[in-house]
Formats: sequence, C-alpha cells, structure tokens
Amino acid sequence: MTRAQPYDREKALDAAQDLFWRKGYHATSLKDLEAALAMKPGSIYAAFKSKEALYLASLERYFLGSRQALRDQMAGAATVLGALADHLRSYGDTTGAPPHGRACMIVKTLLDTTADDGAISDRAQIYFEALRDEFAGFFRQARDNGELPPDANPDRLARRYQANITALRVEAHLGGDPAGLKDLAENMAQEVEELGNGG
Amino acid sequence: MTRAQPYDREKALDAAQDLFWRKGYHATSLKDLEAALAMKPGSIYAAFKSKEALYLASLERYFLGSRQALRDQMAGAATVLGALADHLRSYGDTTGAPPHGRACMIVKTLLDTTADDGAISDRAQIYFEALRDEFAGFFRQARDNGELPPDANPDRLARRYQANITALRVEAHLGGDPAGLKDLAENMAQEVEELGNGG
DNA sequence: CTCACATTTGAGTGAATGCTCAAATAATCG
DNA sequence: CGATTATTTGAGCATTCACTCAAATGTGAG
Repeated sequence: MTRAQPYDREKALDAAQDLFWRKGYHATSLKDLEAALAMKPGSIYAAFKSKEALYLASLERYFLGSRQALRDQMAGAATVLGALADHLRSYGDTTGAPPHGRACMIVKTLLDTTADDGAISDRAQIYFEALRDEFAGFFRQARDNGELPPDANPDRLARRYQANITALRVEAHLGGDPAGLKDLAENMAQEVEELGNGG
Repeated sequence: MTRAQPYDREKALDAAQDLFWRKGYHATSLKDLEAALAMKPGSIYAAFKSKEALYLASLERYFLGSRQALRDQMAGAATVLGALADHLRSYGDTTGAPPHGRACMIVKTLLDTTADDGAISDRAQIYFEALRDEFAGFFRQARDNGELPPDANPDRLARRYQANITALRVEAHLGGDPAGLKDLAENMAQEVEELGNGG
C-alpha cells in the first residue's frame, strides 16, 4: 500500500495550534511554523495546503477540544449551576497548562481578523456562537431540572456567561495580580450560583 | 522661519489610528498607511520615525481620547452610578461613529501582541490599567458621596466594570443580533445601578 | 528675485514573506 | 532484489515587507 506517514499529523497540528494561539495569525510566519512543526515548507503545504488552511485546522482543533473539555467537566457534576460556576473559577487560576493564563483563541481570532482574512473570521464567529449555544443548553438543563426558576431565559444567561468568560480570560492574558483575577472569577462564579437562590 | 507643514499631523494621526484600530498592528502594511495618510514613505518616516512609533502614537491618541470622552460623559451627570450605567448602555448601540460597534483598541492590542513586539504590549497594559484606575476613581467617588455603602470596594468594582465593558465591546465587534447586544448592555447597566440599592 | 534650507518625494534597498517543484528518499509490492 | 509510488526535501520563486536617501520642491528671509 502507501508509505506510512513519517510525520505525526496530530502532533504537528498541536504545535501549530499552540503557536497560532500564542502569536496570532498575522504575526506567525512560515519560518516559525517550520521550526515548530519540524517540517520543511514543501511538507507543510503537502499536508495542510496553505497557511490559512492550517490556521483553520488549528482553530477547529481548538474549538473541538474546548467544547469536549467543557462537556467532560459538566458531565460529572452534582449540579449544573455549580459546575458552570466552577468552570468560571478555573479561569481564575493562571498556573498550569493552557488554557489557563491565556485568552480564548477564538476571541483572539475574532479581534485580529477582518473580512479580508477570508474564511477565518467567519469560522471564528461560528465557533463562538456554537460555544454560546453550548452554554445555553446547560442553562436550559438547569431550568428544566428546577435549579433555575421556570421563567429563566437560557439564551440571555448564556450570553452573559460567555461575556464573563471572555473578559475573565482577557484579564488572565494580561498576567497582572493573580489574587485580583481569582477574586474576579469568584465574584462571577457566585453570581451564577445565586441564580439558583431566587436571584 | 521654517516652512509650514503641508500635511496635517492631527489628521494623519487620526487616519493612522483608525486604520490600526480596524486592522491591527501586524496586518497593517506601510502601503496601507501610505494610502490612508496620503503620504509617501519618506514623509511618514520623517514625521513618525517608524511603524512601531506611529502605532504607539496612535494608541496613545486612542487612550487619551477615550479617557477624555469618559470624563466628559461623567462630568455632567446627576449620579455617578447612573452615569457609569449609561456608559455601559452606550456600548449596546452599534450604530453611529466609532467607538460604537468596535472592540477596544487597547484590548485588541493586548491580544495580538507578545513580548517580542517591543514596547507596544507594555504600553497597552499601562493604558488598560490607567482606565481601570479611572473607573476605580468614580466608584470611590460614589462611595464617598453615599451612593454606595461605605464598605464597597472601588478597586474590585472597577475591575468587574472594566471586564463588563471589555466583553460588551467584543460582542459589539461581532456585529450579531443588535437586540441581544442591547439586552446584554442593559443587563450590565442595571447591575451597576442596583449596587446603589443595597445590592 | 535669489539664496538658504526645511520638507516631500518615490524609486530603490536588503530582508522576509508565502509558496512551488524538480529531485532525492523511503516504504511496499511482485 | 528491483520496480513503483507516496512522501519529504530545500533551494529558490515572485512578491511584499519596513525602510532609506539623493534629488526635487516649496517656503520665508534678505
């Protein structure tokens, strides 16, 4: 049959994602990618077609990974609101592996691309909204199982929740006072929990 | 004396600020700037020294303008909290001239620069914190004049307030459903007002 | 009007960009 | 062990990048 691929596609995509996430699309050059992926330009183009396509693949990987991590985190929780609150709290801790201490790659993408960056900004918007839908689903779940009052608006709550995460992760990206960040996260987390106590 | 400057420095800086604000530092080329400023490369370098220096000048202009607009808005207000709430509400409207419908240039800068972009990210962080101090000053004012309880924490409130603005303006940048954005802004604004009602 | 000089000009700099492709390489097949 | 074919290689492509500087231009002084 065909020759086994001497490069590890998952590992390469992982390296590309990390590099793009840190430096952004425009500031990342092919030279940077060659070094990070340990691949020569020809191989990169054979495997990923173009810098833009590689970015799109990295972004998709980021989105799928984030969503999966969120679902896993929610699955084993006692209450939905408690788990959503804990998810916020987790961004208050900048130590440890990414995504801690980093802004959301989707938000970064949204902010530094324009219409003339082709499909990239469109795709980022789709992912951003998909994550919002994910949050809305959890709030709906909380409403349906009685954690939230019956007149709670899951879409509105999701929008607000996502806004909090966005802001929290921008703060984390700055890397200022860790206590202040933790305090901010705790503040937001408690607001979520209080939604269940007739807030 | 010396020859009158045939280019308008303010107008050029204004054009540069707008272009950088929209496209970001890395995605903006000298060609773009030449077109926007209606100046040839030699003139740009004589007037502004480098692309980085021009960006720093644009960012400073943005910061000073934003802070001044905020101060003006706060000066003629009946209550401090009401004015802070209205400031949030203003970002819920994407129609009209910038800054409406655009993310904060300082936040954009923070997210798409790294340490190897020299002074730019440092400067953006300074401005971001300066705006936070500005907000903290208003909350302190509200506490001292009785709008807030005596044990209110101005720094914490300012951090949360700035986080809300950051998130709101990221949402505005997306340009999705205007009603949803307005709703989000109203939501945040009411939370600020409720701080004064024993919240 | 002429001189002196500050300012603008824009073709041109070397370096870096994203990307290509003919040649070299390695793995599987009969 | 060749023969075949998928894959990698890396020098090098055209283009664009941020930037420079000698020459042209316009201005105020004498």
